[in-house]
This record gives sequence, structure tokens and C-alpha cells, in this order.
Amino acid sequence: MSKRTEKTIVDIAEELKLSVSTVSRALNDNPNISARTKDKVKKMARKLGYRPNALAAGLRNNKSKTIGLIVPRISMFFPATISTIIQNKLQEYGYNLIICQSNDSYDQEVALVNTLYSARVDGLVVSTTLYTTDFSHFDVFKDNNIPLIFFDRVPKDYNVKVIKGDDYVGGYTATTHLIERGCKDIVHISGPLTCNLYVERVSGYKHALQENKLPFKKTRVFYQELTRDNAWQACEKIFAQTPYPDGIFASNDTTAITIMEYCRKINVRVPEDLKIVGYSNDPRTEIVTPPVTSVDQYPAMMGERVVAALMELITNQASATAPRYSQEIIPIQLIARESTAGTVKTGGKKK
Amino acid sequence: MSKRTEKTIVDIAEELKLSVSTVSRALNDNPNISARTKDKVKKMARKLGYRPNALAAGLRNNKSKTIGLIVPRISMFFPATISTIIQNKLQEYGYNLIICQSNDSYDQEVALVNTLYSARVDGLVVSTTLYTTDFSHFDVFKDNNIPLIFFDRVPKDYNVKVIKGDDYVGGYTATTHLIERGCKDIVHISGPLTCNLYVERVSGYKHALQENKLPFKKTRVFYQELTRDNAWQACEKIFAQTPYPDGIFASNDTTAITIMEYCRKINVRVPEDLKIVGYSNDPRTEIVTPPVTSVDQYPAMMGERVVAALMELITNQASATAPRYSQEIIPIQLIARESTAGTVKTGGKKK
DNA sequence: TTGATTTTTGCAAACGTTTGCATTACATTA
DNA sequence: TAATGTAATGCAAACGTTTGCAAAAATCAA
Repeated sequence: MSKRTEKTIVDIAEELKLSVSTVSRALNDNPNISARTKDKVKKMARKLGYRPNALAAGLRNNKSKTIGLIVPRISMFFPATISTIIQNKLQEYGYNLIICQSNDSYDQEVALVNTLYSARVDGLVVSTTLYTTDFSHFDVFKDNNIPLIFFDRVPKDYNVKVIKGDDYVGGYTATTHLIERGCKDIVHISGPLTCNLYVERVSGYKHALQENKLPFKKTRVFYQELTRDNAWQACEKIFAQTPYPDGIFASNDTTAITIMEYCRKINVRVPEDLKIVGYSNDPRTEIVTPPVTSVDQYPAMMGERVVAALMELITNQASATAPRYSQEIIPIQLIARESTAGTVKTGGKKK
Repeated sequence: MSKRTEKTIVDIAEELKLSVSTVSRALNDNPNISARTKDKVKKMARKLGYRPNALAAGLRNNKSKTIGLIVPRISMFFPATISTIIQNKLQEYGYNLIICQSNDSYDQEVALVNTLYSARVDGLVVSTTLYTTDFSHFDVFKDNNIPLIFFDRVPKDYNVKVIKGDDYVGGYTATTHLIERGCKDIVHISGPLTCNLYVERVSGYKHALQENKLPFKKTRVFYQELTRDNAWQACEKIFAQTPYPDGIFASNDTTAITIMEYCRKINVRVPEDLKIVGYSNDPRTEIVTPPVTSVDQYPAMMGERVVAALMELITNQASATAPRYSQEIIPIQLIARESTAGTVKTGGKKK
């Protein structure tokens, strides 16, 4: 309840008739402080209830032992999983993590970048907004040589450290899988093309079609934020007229699952009449009926790589030779489940 | 790339031949700085690429404009939703949020509390570990009169501001619902009793049984961490011998959903043979078949109340009269879905 | 005992702000 | 023009650390 309680190293010094510098060094286990003194100091610190002030230390050292993380939203499976990994991993290195969500708003992202810079984070990790195409708000970090890493949703044409999934291969693999299961008329529901990873998946989709001599039809591709509502609306368009598609490749699992619900409602059978592939391998894909085929992106691996790269950047911050940017690609894996089982009745023989 | 770039208010002052104090005040829109000067200062700040140093300001002001949040894990629906709300709401007030996860480890929780204190957060919001029964690590915050709020998983016998769900009523309502639907032999899968909210739900369960003259049997209650694996194992015990229960009240949705999967595997029909109620109203309850009845805890409301209470505490921090603690209870609502539809065949007539 | 090392400690500046108080500049009135 | 009041600015200390350098203390060798 007392007001002026905050003990500082000065208090410890006075109590022990030592200088503050000695106390500071003792607390930091500086090698040229005698073991006896260290002991005394630490005991007294405990006795007085001393709590280090990270702000003061940060100001002096010009480092905060804090990393900033900006993701679109932490309630989505993929960023949530990665955030968890990053946080737990960073803790091992003695770093704090400030997790922030941009809510897919460009303006919020800009604001967050600025406040995180003000907080003098020692590094920034970002998965951008769906709509971020101008990256100049990150320049502060680049210009001041503060470790900056993008993952998953990464910039195009902006030189920086990048760790991303293999989205082209993901799109290609998902589509090829549907084709192998006999699909001839495959709809693709993509995210907005302002986000480069969707561009890559679309191009994987396109390539797979070509390779199998299937036509690419503009009307069979939807570009939209991959929400439940949008998925439902897309379904209403898709199933408003015949012929129905026999396969759908959705660029996230929420969309895939919503499509399944719609199909149940209108009595389209999955996988018999329609096969569905999602993306991200959200655990929800396993609990719905039928379970949904999806593309695993190895979020744990990605998270670990992010932290590893971050630590590398922090360590080599001084050295001018160390490369500031590079691209690292995390593999994907298709997880086949019941939603793409069997072979479409109209389809040819299985390859 | 340059090394010594960081501009400070001193640089602005020199450039403009003003004193640092004037610059500081100008940037903070202090009323007794002329409009003309403010303008000049802000222009110059922009021109030089000045970025405020929150560490320095925080040190001087003894406030960081940052709030700490500790939750068991952000990948769970309930804490994730609340974290989102809290973060977005705090942003409106100009506060940063440091989201941390204890991973349900007491030791990690203690460590986090200490580092967050070191970071001199202006407030701390906590949902504790399943196993936190000693709360003395939070004393630092209480003793130094720093706003401290617990939500959902809150301490017992520790005087502090608390915002919790109505867990007693939740347990009572869920159980009563099952009884109304004709269940006579209801299993309850609870979390560990070290966490008080489960104690309350159990007592609600018990009360509902009593009220309906149904026996409370110890063998029908399981206390365990509510994970998928544990749920599966519990099922193996439950269905190892007859008679099977005709109702299960699970204290989270992961457990409820896993039970349903198990039932499908052993050909127990839900809801015909067995009715299931979960807890938290995780969106997953809607996408499984059949959809699972659950207890909504109004996470958005809870998040908003947390922030409101926090802001109140911060504002009244000085006033000695303002109450430091109190308990606020957020209502619950049962969302009936197909998993409890109809009436158990063996059961009496529906009320 | 002395001098030379080595180990341990202390001094004082610095990190970038904010703010109480003092001072200056300006405007107003008589 | 002088006196007065108000508006605008400046000085300097303070927030709690860390650290280069200097100084003191302890250890060792001769």
C-alpha cells in the first residue's frame, strides 16, 4: 500500500555501502566482481524486494529484450500456432514477445509498426495484412538495421528476410490431387490477389490444369476474403446454375468446411459428387464429416525457423557482412482425407 | 544503413534553436506552447524522421502505456477471443498489450509475472494456470498498487479484481438441460479441482442432480486436463462396462467433440442413445455432426468488461478511496443443439 | 619490505524524455 | 512610456540503469 516503495540498485548500494556500479555488475554476474560481493548484493536485493527496471536498462543499453509480432489475427489457426511457437521459443532466449493483431487493416498495421518501433523492440516479425502492398512503413526498421522478418504473408519486391510456405507447390499439389481423383471441373476459391501467396497458389492451380489439358476458366475462380460468409455466398453463385463443379480447391479450411455445409444443405454428396480440398490443415478438418483433405504448412517448423533467423539477425546485427535478407521456403504436404476419397463417377480411370 | 541515425528531441531543438523542453511540450501538444512553434517542431520532427523513444518516456513518467496479459494458451478459443477483444479495445485507449502464455505451467506463470513487472506494465490481466493455487507471485502488483485483474480462471481467497463467468449456474444449467431431455445417468467430465471454476461447475452439476432426485456418483465424475487425449481415455473407461450413461456434461468443447467421435466409433448414437453438452460455445460445436449443445460464456462481453475495469483502476490509481477489488460475474447462456435433441428413449416424458 | 601484477571497486557520464520553476517576450492598459 | 499581466520559452534535475576508465585493494614475487 505504501507509495514510495520501488527499490533501486541505489538503495542496495547504500544499504551495503557499495557503489551502484558494483551492485549493477554484481547483479549481472560480471566476472570481475568477487563471489563474496555478488552474494551479499543478491541477498540484499532479495531482502529489499528489488525489481529491475527494464525500461531504464533498455534506455541505457538501447535494447529492450523484446520482440514485436504483428499478425492479421490471433484467432486463426495458422497464425495462432505460429505465435505460440515463437513466444515459447523466444522465452528460452530471454526475450519477451509483444503480440499484436492488425485485424487485416492496413492502417492498424502502420500504427502498430510505429508503436513497436517506439517501444524499441529488438526485432519485428510480421505476417502482413491481406491488403498491404506498400511496405514503406517498415523502412524504419530496415534503415535502422533492426532485425525484420516476414513470414507466410510476405512482401513482394521488398528486400527483407522472408520465411514462407511453398504456395505455388501447394496450389499445384492440391489441384493435381483433385485431378487424380477424377475431377474435371475444378473451382478455386482464392484470397484476394493483393496478397502474393494467393497469386502463387492460383498459378499452381493453373499449372496443374494445363498439365492435364484441362481448361482454365475465369468464371471458376473466386477472389475474396476467405470468411465463412463469403464462402457461403460463393456457394450460392456456384450452385445457382448447372453444371456443378466436381472439385473445389479452397485456399483455407474455413472456406472448405463452409462449402461442405452448403453441400449438405443442397444434397450434394461429398466426396461422391464433389471433392473438396482446403488449406492449412486446421484441426477442424478432422472433426467434420467427412474429414477434409487439406494442405499442411508445418506451422511449427515455420515458427522455429522464424525464431532461428531472428536470433541470427540479432547476433550478426553488428557485422556488416551478414546478409540482411533472403528467402526461405517451408515445404507443404497434402493430407488426403475423406472429402477427396474415391473417384468421381463421371471421371476417367484413376491414374 | 548508417549507424548513428536515431534522431532525438535534442536534434530537433538544436535544428530549431529551441530548448528541448519546448520541443517536448510541442510534441505533446502542451497548451502553453504557441501554435506556430508546435507547427515548426512537428514539421521538423517529420523532416528528421524523429521517432519517440517510449523507453525514455516510460522511465521518466514511470508508466509504459503497456498492459500485460497472461493466458494459459492463445490457441484455445476462449482465451484467444478474449485476447483479441482486449487488444483491440486497449488500442483505442492508446495502450499496447503484451500477450503471454503460461502453457498452463505454474513456473512459467511466475516467470512471466516477474518479467512483466520488470517491463513496468501499467496493468496486468491474468487467467491463471490450471494449477495455480498460490498467488503470492502477484503480490508485487498488489503491493505497488498496479492494476491487476483476473478473468475466467480466477483465484480463490485472494483479494483482487475478478471478472468471471457464472460457472455454478453454467454447471447447473447444462445438467438440468440434460435431465429435462430425459437423461438419468449423467457423467461429468471436469477439469482439475485446483482450478476453482471447475469446482463451481461440479457443484452446479451436483445441485441439479439433487434437485431432480438423481444420485450423485463419484464414479461418474472425471477430473482431468481437458485435452483430446484425456477425453479419449475417459471414454475408454466409461464405455468399458455397462450400463452406458445416457448423458455427458463435458466442461469444454474439445472434450465434448472427442466424445462424439468416440461414440461414432463404437456405434453409440448421439443424441438418441447419449446426449452431450460441452462448454464455451467454441465455433467447432457448430461444424461437427451433430452440432453440440454448449454453454456460451459471452467472451466479447467479458473482454470488454476486463478493459473497462482496467481503465477504471488506472484512472483511480491515485485515489485511495477507490475499491481495489471486487467480483463481477458474466452471465452464461445454454445454446441447445442437436447433440441433446429429442428425449432419451429410456427417459420419462419431457417436462 | 618494496614494487609489480592482478583483482576488485568506485566515479561520473550517458541513454532520451518530462516537468517544476524561473525567466523572457509580448500584449494590454493607464 | 511605464507598469502590469499573460503567454511562451528555457534551465536543470530527475527517472534507474550500464560502462569506460581510474583508483584502490589484494596478491604475489623478489
